[in-house]
Amino acid sequence: MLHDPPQLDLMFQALADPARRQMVERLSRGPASVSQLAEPLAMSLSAVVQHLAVLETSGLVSTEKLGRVRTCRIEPNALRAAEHWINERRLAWERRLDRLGDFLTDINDQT
Amino acid sequence: MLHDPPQLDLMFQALADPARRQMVERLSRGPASVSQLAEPLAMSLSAVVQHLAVLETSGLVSTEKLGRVRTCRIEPNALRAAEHWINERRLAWERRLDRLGDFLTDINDQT
DNA sequence: AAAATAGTTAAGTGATCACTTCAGTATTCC
DNA sequence: GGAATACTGAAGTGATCACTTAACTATTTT
Repeated sequence: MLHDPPQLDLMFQALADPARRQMVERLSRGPASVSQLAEPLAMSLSAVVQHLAVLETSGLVSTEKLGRVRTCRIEPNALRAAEHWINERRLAWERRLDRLGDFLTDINDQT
Repeated sequence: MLHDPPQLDLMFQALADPARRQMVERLSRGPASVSQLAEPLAMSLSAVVQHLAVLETSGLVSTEKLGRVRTCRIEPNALRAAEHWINERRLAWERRLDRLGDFLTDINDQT
């Protein structure tokens, strides 16, 4: 449990960029082509393709090319992995606070 | 809803580094000093302090100095914000799949 | 077949990253 | 007071990032 998969590095790194988050947000509403992903973003198509590559190697997004159109979709399991890591840490902390609270009420009851 | 706070950039970026995740993991088990955070990491104290600064400006960790010791603790609300963003996107996608499933069974029933 | 569409690939650039070393500054211990 | 402890801050370095432009390929459309 000391080292978690490098996949987590890639996922959090992928989500760190606002353009990439916007792409994920768009894809959470349904599949889209590369140009559709690019449309709201103020950058070249080339840049978008590069962001897409980051999302794809992180596992957050998968794509499939049909004819000249590449269709992108979200990979919910990957999203779940990132969510899970955060959740575990938050819960560990909160459980700790609970135990601490119990302890404090216990020694308070002893007066 | 088009642009989310730059805080999210900072949080995901902070979590993208394995050393920083290890620090968060350590802190999820309880507060720690800078040297305690540094102990399992194969890098200089200076590097750890720099990582700590990243975690602190991201809002994920808060610190307090008493005497010559700086004590660090996790900030669960910040963790919750990152968790929430991911959760929303995953749910949006899954709800979409559900609706799609309903639609497909509907047109299937019409045969 | 020519033109438009959709994406791909490579090279370059300036900015940011993840460190390092080294030289400090407070505290606390002896 | 002097030594050890616990950081702190600045400067430097090589690697990676987020783009850009430009040239190219493959697929439709007309």
